[in-house]
Amino acid sequence: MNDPFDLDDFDIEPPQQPVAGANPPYLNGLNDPQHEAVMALDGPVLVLAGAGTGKTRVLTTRLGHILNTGRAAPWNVLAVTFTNKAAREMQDRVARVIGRPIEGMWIGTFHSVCVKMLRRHAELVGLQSNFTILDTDDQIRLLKQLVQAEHIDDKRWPPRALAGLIDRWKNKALTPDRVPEGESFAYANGLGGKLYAAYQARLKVLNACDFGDLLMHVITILQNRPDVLRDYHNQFRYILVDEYQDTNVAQYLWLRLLAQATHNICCVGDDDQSIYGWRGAEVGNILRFSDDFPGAKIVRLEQNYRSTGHILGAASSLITANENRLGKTLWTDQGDGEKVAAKGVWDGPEEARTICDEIESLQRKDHALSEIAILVRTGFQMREFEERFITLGIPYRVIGGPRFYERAEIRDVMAYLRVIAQSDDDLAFERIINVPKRGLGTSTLQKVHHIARSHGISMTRAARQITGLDELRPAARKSLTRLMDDFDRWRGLLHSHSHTEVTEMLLDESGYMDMWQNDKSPDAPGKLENVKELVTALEEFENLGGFLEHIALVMENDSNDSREKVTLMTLHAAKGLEFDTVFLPGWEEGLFPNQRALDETGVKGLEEERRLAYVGLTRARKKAYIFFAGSRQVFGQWQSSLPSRFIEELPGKHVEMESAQGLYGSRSNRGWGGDDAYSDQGYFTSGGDKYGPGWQRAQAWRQEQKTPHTAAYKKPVTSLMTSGRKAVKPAATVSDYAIGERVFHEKFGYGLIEDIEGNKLIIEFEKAGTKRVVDSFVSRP
DNA sequence: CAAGTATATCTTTTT
DNA sequence: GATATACTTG
Repeated sequence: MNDPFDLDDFDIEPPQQPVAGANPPYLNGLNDPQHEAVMALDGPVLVLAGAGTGKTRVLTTRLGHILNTGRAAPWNVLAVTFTNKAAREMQDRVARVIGRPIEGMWIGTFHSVCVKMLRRHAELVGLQSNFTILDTDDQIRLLKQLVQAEHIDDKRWPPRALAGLIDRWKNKALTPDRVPEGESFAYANGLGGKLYAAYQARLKVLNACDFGDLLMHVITILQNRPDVLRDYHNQFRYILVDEYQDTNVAQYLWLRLLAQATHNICCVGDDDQSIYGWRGAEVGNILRFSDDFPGAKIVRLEQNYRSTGHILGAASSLITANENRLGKTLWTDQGDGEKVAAKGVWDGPEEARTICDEIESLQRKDHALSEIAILVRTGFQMREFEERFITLGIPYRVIGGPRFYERAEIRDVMAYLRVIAQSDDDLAFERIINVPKRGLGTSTLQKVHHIARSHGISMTRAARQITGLDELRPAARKSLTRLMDDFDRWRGLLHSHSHTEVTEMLLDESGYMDMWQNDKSPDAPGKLENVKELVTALEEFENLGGFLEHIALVMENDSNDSREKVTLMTLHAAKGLEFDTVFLPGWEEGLFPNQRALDETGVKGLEEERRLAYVGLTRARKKAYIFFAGSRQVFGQWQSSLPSRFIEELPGKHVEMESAQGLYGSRSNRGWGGDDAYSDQGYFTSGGDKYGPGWQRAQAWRQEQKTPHTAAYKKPVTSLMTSGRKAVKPAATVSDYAIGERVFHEKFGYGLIEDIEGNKLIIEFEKAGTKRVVDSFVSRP
């Protein structure tokens, strides 16, 4: 029993730690409110921490102080965050605060803490402790089966929508029996609730959970079992919560249950940075804190240590347009700095060119690339920047892009491992029953399905049964028997061999490796590499279960590649980060604020979009650039657009407005404000008319551009097509590739070199067409 | 049953 | 424009 989390240890007395002097060094340098937030250890505390006000410092110092004063042992502390990254950072920084590593602290995401609890009490909600955690993909596939089983038209009622509905229920901790009457009608004329119940029942058979269950099941347990709850009360003397504005109802209930006994709960958050409402986060939780926890102390952190005065002024002014907020006034003593730049451009590609040109110019002034970020509203905006970066040879990294573990080949291997680890995992079984091809197609699958459903058992069990019956054609029956025997054998090997060895054998014996080795498609070698990388990753884990859990909960995307790179990501992914220079493209009506957010939740959605704009601006330390384009390609279709209403809301005092000549009827370097010349001209008051005067003017402007005259932000075309452009580095390097050589590019795949200009290669790619690429971005296959 | 072709839907996503 | 799914053909 040396597991520090073990129940038997709950009543242990905190060890008598040496208490530091009255003024331990970690308290030095805290400002007054920060100090107050750290020292208020008893009773509920809400820390309203504006962007860049030292929130993490307060949290970690407070944690360190609790441990250092000997008020609690590490395992008496529960600290929850939303991301694994935040949890890791907190762990590291607490250790630094108290100057020694700490072990046994319950620090992690809501989900990982819940998994830990649920594995221990799984049987109380009808699961086994080795249950599988399904991702969204599995969840939807399972729902689809259930929907089809009910003979519901899944075109008219997409399983996705049902998944969304169920998620919303789970976010509110509503088990099927508690779903309010009327809400079932949101799907398939009232079958929503029934399908939800069927889904939960099926999950139990599969010994599986989805993300929402992790919290909901634990809440169920804590509510129904006072003895279990009491044990946790005894254990957790101090509770800390990060990003409280992002908690949903279920998380709130969970916290309230756990904090019931001691009331020692400290929540840190910023209502102005609540940007996950569409995922069930309740800003109400933070707005209502003092009602929920009577006698709560509220501390406001308002001194900003990150940004200059102009950036702060622009962001603060923008956010005041929101009605529902607790209200904070950020200030800085760092001086005004440079004004925020807002620029209008003709179209998306020009936006990318302008921004990348600016980045090159910054680079020439020795600005570190790692201190530059482009923050976009939606993922598809990233592509034009990526293409531009590749063309120019600017190193970049994408955060939150397609994840390693979401690739098909990785999911395949994971599915094999899941079946080995937990044989009732149907979603995994189904994925690989015929990968590689073993002659087990849809008809076989359907028969297995039928048995599984009618007997209420999992598919592996059904498959095992069917091999003993006379249902299948001899070939299929033989193939399935062999597969089932293989599964048993691999599972047995786990007792005698390491999980890495078993995985290698499995991949070999199942024919999975052969499948890719014999595959002639250009990306097959890459896929093989990925699979090998996965096997390497396996070694870092003690056992298969630990690995699978890690994958399910920690969708790791940290490329620890710390080379100098520009960062490209969504605004959502940027929360909590900071950069010297931030580019904010795509501030256009429909895109930002996002039309869907507006349609779905109206004013609430608009306010959330505005908070997103606020988050974006406050990421910048020294300089922020905002861009908006007159037209943009969406879904491969050109669409015109008006500047975002947020642009209009920016105060002229802190923002420098610039626009390409003729575009939006503006000249350059004009001030910008709510009721100045721009609004007078009607360009921003036409309320959704996509073809208003601004647009017409832009059209006219485009015609003009066909003449050789160039506007401020329309670069001469020649600089893009010929060698008119200076390379980033002095073009001393001449490529050692040869014309006609076959090369591989990470994004574009394989291609033949058509021409070489210095270190730039003109490559005819097999899939992606002809591109101009810097040689360091390709490799010999 | 597998391979190829047509189509529809999509881009807000911490776990 | 890309991807996943459905549908057709061999």
